[in-house]
Amino acid sequence: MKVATWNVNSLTARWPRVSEWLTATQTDVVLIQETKQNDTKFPFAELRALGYESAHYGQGQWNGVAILSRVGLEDVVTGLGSDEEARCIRATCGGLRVYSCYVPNGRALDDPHYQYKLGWLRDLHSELATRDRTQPLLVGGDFNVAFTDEDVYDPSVFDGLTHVSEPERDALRALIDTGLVDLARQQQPSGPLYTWWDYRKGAFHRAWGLRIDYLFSDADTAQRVSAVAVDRAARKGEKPSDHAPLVVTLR
DNA sequence: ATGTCCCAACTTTTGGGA
Repeated sequence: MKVATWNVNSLTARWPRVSEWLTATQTDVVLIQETKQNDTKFPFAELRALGYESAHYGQGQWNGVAILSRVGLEDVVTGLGSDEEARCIRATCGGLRVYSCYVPNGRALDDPHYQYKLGWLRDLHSELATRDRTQPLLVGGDFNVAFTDEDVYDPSVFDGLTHVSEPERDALRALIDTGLVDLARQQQPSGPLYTWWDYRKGAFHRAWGLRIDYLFSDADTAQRVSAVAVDRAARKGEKPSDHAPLVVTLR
């Protein structure tokens, strides 16, 4: 079974790329962020024609998260704590409890949005810390945090900026410390595993990236992983998202 | 030129967000 997380930066703008990618890769479960749609615009019927059930938590212009599945999709839950934005959706697919998360950007260390981001990560921690440990779990999404300096192409560029601050990294560490495994790093302990490159300045071709998209699982599920890959081809070509899909293969 | 893209709107350009 293949599971991917992908921030598509508008499913409306990205539908040609997303539909082509689904057909080409036959990924079983896809965790999507930033649909930037409401439910009336979400392509439920088109996805069904491609063989996918889907659940969407949309907000219109901003945010929006979804789960696509070819292996069943049940027990959908949306939202997180008292958050009013569409940033979290979970469902059970093929025996796995899967999460699609779009963590707030934070904008700047002195911006109220940064405190919103840290609070959001605390709320996610609360939910994961009290989870049903008998259920296989896979938490994915755009976390907008680069966990270590190895996840940043040039740490000096990000000095004093969000995505690399200690409170953000501590929040990600706390999530992992509930008993989760960072699957990309399990497969590749060192070296770049970037998932996002700025549209500006030719960042992708200069390898100026960040690792800010993650797939986390419980320890037993992590033992089932046979491969993890960043699909960099999806970041190339016509009208790509600024994020590449992160894909895990489970035995 | 912050070497870009996406969205909404008092839309044919600007401002906000990432």
